[in-house]
Amino acid sequence: MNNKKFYCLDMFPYPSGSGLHVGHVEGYTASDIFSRYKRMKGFNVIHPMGWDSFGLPAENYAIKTGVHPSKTVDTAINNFTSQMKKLGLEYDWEREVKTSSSEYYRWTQWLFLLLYKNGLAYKKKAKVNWCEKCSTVLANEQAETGFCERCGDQVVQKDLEQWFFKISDFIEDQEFEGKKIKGLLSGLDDIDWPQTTKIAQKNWIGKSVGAEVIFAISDDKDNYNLNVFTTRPDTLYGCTYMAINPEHEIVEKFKNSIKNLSEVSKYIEESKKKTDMEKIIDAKDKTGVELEGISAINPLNNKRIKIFVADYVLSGYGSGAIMAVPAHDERDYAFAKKYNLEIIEVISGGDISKEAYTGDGTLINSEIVNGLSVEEAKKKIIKYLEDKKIGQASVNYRLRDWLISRQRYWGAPIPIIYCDKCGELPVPEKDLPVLLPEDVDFLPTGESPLKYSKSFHEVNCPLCGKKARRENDTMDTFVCSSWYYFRYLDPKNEQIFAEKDKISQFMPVDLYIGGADHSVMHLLYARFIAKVLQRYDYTDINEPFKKLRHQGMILAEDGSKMSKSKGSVVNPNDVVSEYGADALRLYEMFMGPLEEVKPWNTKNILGVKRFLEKTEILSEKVVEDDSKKDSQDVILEINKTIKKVGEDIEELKFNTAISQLMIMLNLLGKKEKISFNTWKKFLLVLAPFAPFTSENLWLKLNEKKSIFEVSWPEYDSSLLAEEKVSLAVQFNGKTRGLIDVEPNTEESVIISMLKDDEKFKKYLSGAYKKVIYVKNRIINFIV
RNA sequence: GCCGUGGUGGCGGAACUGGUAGACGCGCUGGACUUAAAAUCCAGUGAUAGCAAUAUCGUGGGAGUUCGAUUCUCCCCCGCGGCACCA
Repeated sequence: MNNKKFYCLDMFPYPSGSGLHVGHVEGYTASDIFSRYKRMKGFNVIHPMGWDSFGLPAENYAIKTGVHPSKTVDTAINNFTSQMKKLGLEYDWEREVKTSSSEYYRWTQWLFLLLYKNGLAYKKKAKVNWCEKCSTVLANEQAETGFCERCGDQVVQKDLEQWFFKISDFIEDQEFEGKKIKGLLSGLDDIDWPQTTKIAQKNWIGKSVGAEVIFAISDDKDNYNLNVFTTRPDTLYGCTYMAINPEHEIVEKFKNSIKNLSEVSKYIEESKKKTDMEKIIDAKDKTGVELEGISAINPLNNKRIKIFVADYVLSGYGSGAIMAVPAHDERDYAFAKKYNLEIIEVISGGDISKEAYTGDGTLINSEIVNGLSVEEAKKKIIKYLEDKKIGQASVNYRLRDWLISRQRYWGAPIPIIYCDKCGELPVPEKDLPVLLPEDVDFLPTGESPLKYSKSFHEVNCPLCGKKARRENDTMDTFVCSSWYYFRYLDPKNEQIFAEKDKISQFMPVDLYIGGADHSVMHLLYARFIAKVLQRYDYTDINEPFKKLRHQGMILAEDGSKMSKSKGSVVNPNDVVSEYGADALRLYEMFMGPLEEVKPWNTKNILGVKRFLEKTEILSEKVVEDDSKKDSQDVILEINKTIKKVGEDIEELKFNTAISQLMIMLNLLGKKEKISFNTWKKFLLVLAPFAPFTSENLWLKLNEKKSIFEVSWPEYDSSLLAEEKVSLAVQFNGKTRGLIDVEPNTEESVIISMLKDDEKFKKYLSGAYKKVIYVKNRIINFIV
């Protein structure tokens, strides 16, 4: 029976105060049509909805107005729910989840502990945006300008202890207790996702293959080995200086030998003040300061090279230091030109007097690899480094571990306790959930409000029983949304986040619909968490979302983004009250392909509105007596419609499905009477799109069951196969007319038909060189 | 800059694995109904020429492959989205 299940999932919304917008409606209508259709096809469909209700907006609103986030969120949820019901969105409401409820976040905390106990959650210092005046951490978007959003003071980068999830452990495939677990990279091959989204994930992970090379750093007294990562070990002979990022430890290590320490320190101080934004702005102009008094040694030729501190070298990537090869790297080239450093060409093929050459070529000026290709040289140099123990093959990733700490109130508390005696301890599972206190002060004091809630903060140590304190950071809301699709399957369970049986009954998600804005973060984190749960045997699921589709953004009428300030936001409520829910559903589906970006056009709603009205009018023509047979064209068209609409739904091509429904209705409109039988079929295929209209008209037929309890109609494929085809008649590739023939007619038959045809006779009077005949499509005479 | 994605009538968009370009809808034009208007119904609607049959051109621009290209290949232009010094 398992093969008949269907898990249809929507990305659950953040319940914002402004209610559903037309973009939500688009995605949700699509999944609603799909799941209604699958149900009619006999699938055991699960189609849940819930609320991603933790997060900054509710907290900021609380700071502004004093209304508690749980109130704001509940009001919004009520509003969302009633809007969804009005739109005829049919959800399994008994499965509803809310991430900010303690029954839910209890398991978010449990998940944290699972990672913690297995060494996948850890604490380390990390840079945060810090405002000294407010003494608080700021989110990136609050620090975008480099100045604090609240007080206008300058934002600095500060190191704070932060919690991380070790997502890096799951990039590649792994074997764990005999179980093979596919990683975040190779797992992408197994899933039916938009290519763009897969590529976005791949790029985000950013795998680079290369080598680590050990450079000796020396001040003539001490030696220190420093690893650098490079993707171009083949260019090692062209390395003419080394650059380290401003936070690199060797500055501290060699501070007594650095002759220009004050100049260096000044540079480091200034670069610390820079926010990410400023660094991007400054990116074109590369700056740096030489560390006078120390140098590095190229391990291949023992050449001494200068060392620079330069903020174009990132601290978080590789070892925070690079071997610079100006001849073959654009950034190093710019830096070398600016500071007049040596540029040695080691790969021929470019013109290094003008620019860095990053292409392929033959190695020159490179002793042991001269004459080799780039590929060969890479291999040989790595081999050489490994033999001499001065380096090795190595892989680096752009993806860092996931920073999940938030110095915020409205999130799931991190279940950790600090005891002066026993140290850092996980909250015992039996003590979960760690409840978020209600009695907090929202006035902006600067730090996490939890810190000032005594009832929350003070706790007894689970080991020694003495007074201890709780962690007062909360978790990133992406943690909450990384596992909700499991909870839907067993939403009330108090023993476990979801029973394994129930998970295997419905997972993986068969169709996941949501915005492309989640292409990277949410989808990557959710895949990671699914793999963690697989590793520790809570599920057998490696990839949670088998098929993913995005709904494209809906733009304002003028083609720009809908914006509140421009007043161009369309409120679905207004559309529903003016045109009805079915019209809105149909219109949004008829606009164009689901995944495409498309402009809103209120006038166009009239088209689908007329279609619905016409449907109601035509219902008057229905005759119960089937002895009055439908004409052949109606029988053919209704069969075509059942086929086409079904196939189009499967491919999420709702726009063309609706167009076929319109063609069908237009044909019925031309007839005196419509048979009961045909009309029922028509209503059935219309039902997923326009549930209200079709159900009404269905019940008018004195049917006792709801239309949604009836099976999707069958079509007669033999009938469709017999339909005459219109063949295009071409001469030298130019279409001169059409001819109706039986399907699969022989070439010779067609030619003799054409010779008798008044219209085509004249073209065939002379000789022709060749005939190209494609059955049921074209016949082309080459003269 | 890199990666991705798209460019088809006045507009939203259709077109199966290369085979009738413009389905369906909006809008527009003419007609019917009406004292009139709205609504509704009927007819027409890519451009140019023609009374018409029909002909020529036409899917961002340019080349190519093919009997045949919106579809495949190469080059270029423009829009949109993501990433942004990742060594």
